[in-house]
Amino acid sequence: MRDEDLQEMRQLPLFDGVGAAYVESLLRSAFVQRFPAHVELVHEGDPADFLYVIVQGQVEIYASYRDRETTISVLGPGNSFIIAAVLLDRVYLKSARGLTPTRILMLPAEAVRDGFAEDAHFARALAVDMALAYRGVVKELKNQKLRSSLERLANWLIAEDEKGGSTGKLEIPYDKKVLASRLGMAPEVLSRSIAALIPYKVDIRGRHVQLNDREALLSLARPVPTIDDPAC
Amino acid sequence: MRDEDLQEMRQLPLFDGVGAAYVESLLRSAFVQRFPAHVELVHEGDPADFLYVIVQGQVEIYASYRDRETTISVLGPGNSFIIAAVLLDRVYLKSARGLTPTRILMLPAEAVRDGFAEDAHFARALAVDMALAYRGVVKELKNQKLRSSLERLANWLIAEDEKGGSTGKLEIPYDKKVLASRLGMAPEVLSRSIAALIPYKVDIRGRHVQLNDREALLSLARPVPTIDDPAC
DNA sequence: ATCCAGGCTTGATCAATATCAAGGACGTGA
DNA sequence: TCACGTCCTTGATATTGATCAAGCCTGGAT
Repeated sequence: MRDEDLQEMRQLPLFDGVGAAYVESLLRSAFVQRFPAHVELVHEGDPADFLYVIVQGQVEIYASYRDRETTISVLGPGNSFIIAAVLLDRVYLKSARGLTPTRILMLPAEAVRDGFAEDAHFARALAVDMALAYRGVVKELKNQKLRSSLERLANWLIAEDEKGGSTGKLEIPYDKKVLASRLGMAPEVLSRSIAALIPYKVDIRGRHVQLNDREALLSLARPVPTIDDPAC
Repeated sequence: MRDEDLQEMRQLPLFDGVGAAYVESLLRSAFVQRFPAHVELVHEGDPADFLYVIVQGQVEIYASYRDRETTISVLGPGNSFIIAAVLLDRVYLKSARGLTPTRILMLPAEAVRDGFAEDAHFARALAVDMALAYRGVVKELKNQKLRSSLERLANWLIAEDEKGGSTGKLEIPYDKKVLASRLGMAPEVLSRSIAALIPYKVDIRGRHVQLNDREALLSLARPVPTIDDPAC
């Protein structure tokens, strides 16, 4: 790994609170890899050889069954994925592909497992990361089982707006069909749901979104912390 | 805690591979509590004061939103719940209630968090438990997003049969309305799905189930390891 | 044995979502 | 600027699942 890469990797949230010397030794067995957009980084069912950490770009985590496919989440820089499979030395449950060109830090699974045993701070960082990811899926499962498509979209818009500082103005960060799959609906249903939000003063053109009546949208979406608050 | 209780608690899978002395010290701050059926053990949104481990009985993990409710899972002896909330010192994302009278080991959250830092073996045991739970939810999310109700029921029957040794004979371990909610459908839909399985030689009377044509059911259900294999 | 309550089933209907098909918008490259 | 391909939208229709309303069955209490 090049020096400037090393410099960058040390900053990753996964290494927060981990001793510099230990991070160094972990990174020695790791490498950074660039991938073009749309290539599959990880395939569901394969043994977990690496822990992946996104340095640059967007990664879609998805799963397939028969001829169907659904996206579980879309991750960005700083996020790691497939922690649980690496820790347990099992098979990946999800696949991953870049939505954009990506730069990815790849940590050999064995080094990660060893690290868990050898360095208590790293173990904690891994566990925290995993716990957050775990809670994320639980929230998503609740989102799926307890809400209609329209409610999911409305809540997604509010959450996305809050990420950007609640300006009422935001950009959908990927294709609408990816968003549809993330939200658990067919692309056609997303189109219609978007149209159904016009009375709530939601204005979506292409990827540009304007929320012109936050109150109205909130009364439809009714977000709750235990599903929607990322800090919860 | 009484001596015979202590004896029993030491056997819990959560303490697998953890030094006896350390288990002892953990248990000193813990206690075992009996609850009658149907009482709420944990309420979604409350701060995570305890890690719960089921000693006896069945516990339903569920979540609510507006006037809706869905069961996330049903746990039995040896299972722990709400690990992630305890580790992160955050709020519970799910509620829990006993479906039967229960005996529950309650470990104060702080002791668990301290334990994570102090004892590497316990840290590992916690992480493994959490990783397994995490993968469980991921599988469940895939189950929900990628399959129809009928497919979910068919796969549940096969999985449940395999748990019991693939005898083709099994008992539904709780009320059908709980099963319906677990599988993500209205009770009426479960009834109709059961009827729809008659051509596949599935015979359900009350809680007794007989699978008389495993091949036929398998061809409908099409289980895959990355959703259905608990060992995966 | 009888009665009752809760849980389950069944029927009828409605709402939500998926699917199929076609057309339209938009950005990119020639 | 034009042509093309991709993505998105719209319409029509089918399917799936939810809801409402009885009625039925069963198991436990009397």
